[in-house]
Amino acid sequence: MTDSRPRRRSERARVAILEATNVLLHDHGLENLSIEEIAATAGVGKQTIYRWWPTRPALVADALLHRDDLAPLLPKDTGDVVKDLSRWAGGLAESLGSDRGAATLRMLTAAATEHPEISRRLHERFSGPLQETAYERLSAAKEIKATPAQRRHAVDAIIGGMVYKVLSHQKLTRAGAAETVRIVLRGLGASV
Amino acid sequence: MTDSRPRRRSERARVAILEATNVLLHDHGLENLSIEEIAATAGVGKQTIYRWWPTRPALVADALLHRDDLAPLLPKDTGDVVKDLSRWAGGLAESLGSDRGAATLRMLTAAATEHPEISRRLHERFSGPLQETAYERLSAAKEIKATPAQRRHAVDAIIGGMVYKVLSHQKLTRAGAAETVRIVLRGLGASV
Amino acid sequence: MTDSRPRRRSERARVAILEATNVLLHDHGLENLSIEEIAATAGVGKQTIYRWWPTRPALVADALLHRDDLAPLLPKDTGDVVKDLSRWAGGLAESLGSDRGAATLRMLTAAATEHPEISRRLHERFSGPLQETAYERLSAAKEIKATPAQRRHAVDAIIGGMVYKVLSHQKLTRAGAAETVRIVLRGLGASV
Amino acid sequence: MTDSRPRRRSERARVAILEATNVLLHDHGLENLSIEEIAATAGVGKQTIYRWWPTRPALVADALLHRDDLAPLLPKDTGDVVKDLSRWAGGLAESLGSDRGAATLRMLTAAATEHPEISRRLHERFSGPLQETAYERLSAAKEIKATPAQRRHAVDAIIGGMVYKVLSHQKLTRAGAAETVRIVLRGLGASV
DNA sequence: GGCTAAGCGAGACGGTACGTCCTGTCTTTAC
DNA sequence: GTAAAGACAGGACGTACCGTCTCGCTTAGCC
Repeated sequence: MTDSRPRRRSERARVAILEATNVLLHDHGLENLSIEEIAATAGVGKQTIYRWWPTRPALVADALLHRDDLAPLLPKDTGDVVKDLSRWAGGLAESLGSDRGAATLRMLTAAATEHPEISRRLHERFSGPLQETAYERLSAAKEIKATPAQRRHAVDAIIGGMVYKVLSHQKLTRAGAAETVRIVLRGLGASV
Repeated sequence: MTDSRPRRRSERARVAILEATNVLLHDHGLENLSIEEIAATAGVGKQTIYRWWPTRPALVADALLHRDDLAPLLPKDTGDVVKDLSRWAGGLAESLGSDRGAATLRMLTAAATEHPEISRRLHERFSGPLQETAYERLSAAKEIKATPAQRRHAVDAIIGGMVYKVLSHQKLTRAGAAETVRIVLRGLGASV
Repeated sequence: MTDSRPRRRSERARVAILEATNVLLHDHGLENLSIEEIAATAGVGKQTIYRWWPTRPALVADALLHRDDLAPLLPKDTGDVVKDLSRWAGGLAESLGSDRGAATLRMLTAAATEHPEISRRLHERFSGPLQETAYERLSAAKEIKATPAQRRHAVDAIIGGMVYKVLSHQKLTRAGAAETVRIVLRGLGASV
Repeated sequence: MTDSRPRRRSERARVAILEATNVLLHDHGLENLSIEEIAATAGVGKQTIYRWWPTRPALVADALLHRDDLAPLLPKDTGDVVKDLSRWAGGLAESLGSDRGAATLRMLTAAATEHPEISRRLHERFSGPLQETAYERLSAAKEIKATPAQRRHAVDAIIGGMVYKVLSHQKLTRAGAAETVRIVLRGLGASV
């Protein structure tokens, strides 16, 4: 796979900018993030940032995409769909329920709000795979009789339930997430 | 009932500010909202805004709270909990699924992200009553055997499922919302 | 002699305002003097200041006029005009040459610059009597043959020489002032 | 001769700012001069002003220094010191005695009052050369027997006498200035 | 191996908005 | 009926950043 980035672009500068952005996002939050401080922190001219990223949200999205601690969890397939998805949701809840995870989720949400294109790219990387893997595990469960649309709604209810708790500052626990999974799957006809 | 707002505050200015904020939120979006323009539009000095609202998100929150087109829907009680909540969710989906509703929801979410206190107030006015009324309708359903915690998770899955669809730019339809309600309620033991 | 000030005016407030103005003039200087701080320091409403003084320079002028440490020195008449005016100028130099005196002189000058009417009133109280008393002592000296205009120019050269030294941050000493007096009086025909 | 100003500074902006300042000084006076209006008039960002001038008086001083109609007069040396200095003082009186000259002198004085550093720079450019050239002409006069200190006092009396008349809103005429010069020089031993 | 053009750091520029301070007017309440 | 208190519309302050623009320097990529 070839790199489509223009030649002559300084890899050093690119990485420094993305890392500075992540550091400053964490330190000051999305609202107080300035291009000027990113440039200073990265030891880079402002123009170098403007040369490669059209808008601030685009840079934020790239920076978040550049993080390597946000690899999506994959549900196992042990044959027991309820157990598998409960564990998967539990792991996710633990991650999103932590202070750091919640802050990141809120930031992602706000960044997505700023620009539809950003929203699309973040979805492609984060919520998309999340939905997709859960949907696939669900589809692999023979005992569940449901239309694809119903399975989609079920996945969205599970993920949305967790996201909603984080965004509204409610507690999100491993047990709560597992319980939600049990309710939804039972609703799809699984025996719990 | 006495007014607990500080005495001598100009009601004229207060209302003009909130209305200008709503107009400009609609016209330019949250990102391009400036206090200066609000003041100019409202025919008010900037200081009058800063005197009464500590931060921009606080003003945005108040402005959104001041809107009278966001009255929460109340689920009826016809005896059939599935039908009642499906209708309720359908109405909600219609409201949140519209362009205007979706934009407002994203704005509310972003504003809530900026400051925890704002988040609390918006929750108190919007998501809180939403959750509460759904929870109460659910609790009134004798045929459902579930713990209070399970009912809470169910409500969050339903609302969260809708909110999540809006935030991730998926279609949110009346039918989809009703389907989610059916899945979740069946998961709580309702006969659907 | 009756007081021409309007009846019912609060003497307490009037004095508090003038004294607060002098204190703040001394502490922050003319440039950083604000009506608001004067009102707060004097324990007075702003309106009370605006009711009785039309402009800030007018208040400053009144405040300076209210000071009792600026009584003009009177030259004695011992029969020796050179000695008398030298001593008088020496005393004046000592007063204007001190840090406090120089600061006050600069403030008076700047205040006079702001408004012609203020200038007139300050002149009437400060530089006027200064010129007048010196002029009279000079006129009383029989040995000096000079036209009234020449005497005026002489007085202005003496006072102006001192003021100029202060305004241009040169040293102003008792001896220097006396020397200037000797030069000017000899120029008028006095034997020195 | 190299330019010691920082490199890359825009000469266009610098000149536009100084000229706008002079225009607005003339139109509104020192008291009503705002940085904001200077920036707007000069077609410049406010920051560009604040980048190069620390305070408003510093800018005013530079603007006044930038004027080319304030070149100091040089006294001629025809051999007759009284005539030379009388003419010189007469020219100065005409300049300072005009409405425009008096306004400028008052402005200079007020600006100098605001900040000692400003005072120093204005002195260096205006009163310094004035004093210096007069002092030199005086020193070149062989018929005058006087110490250097006496000559300094004499010069200050002449200049101070004129400045004082302007500041205290007295008439300053060509004839009056010449008369003052005659008095002072006779006081130094010149034959008049 | 030398030439040359792009990319780079630096940072000044014309601007916009910030949040603060103060102006001079006004209204309310207390004495 | 004057005073203290303080909210109000307005406007300037000095700061922080925006996104654009030059300036020299460095360096990669082609002759």
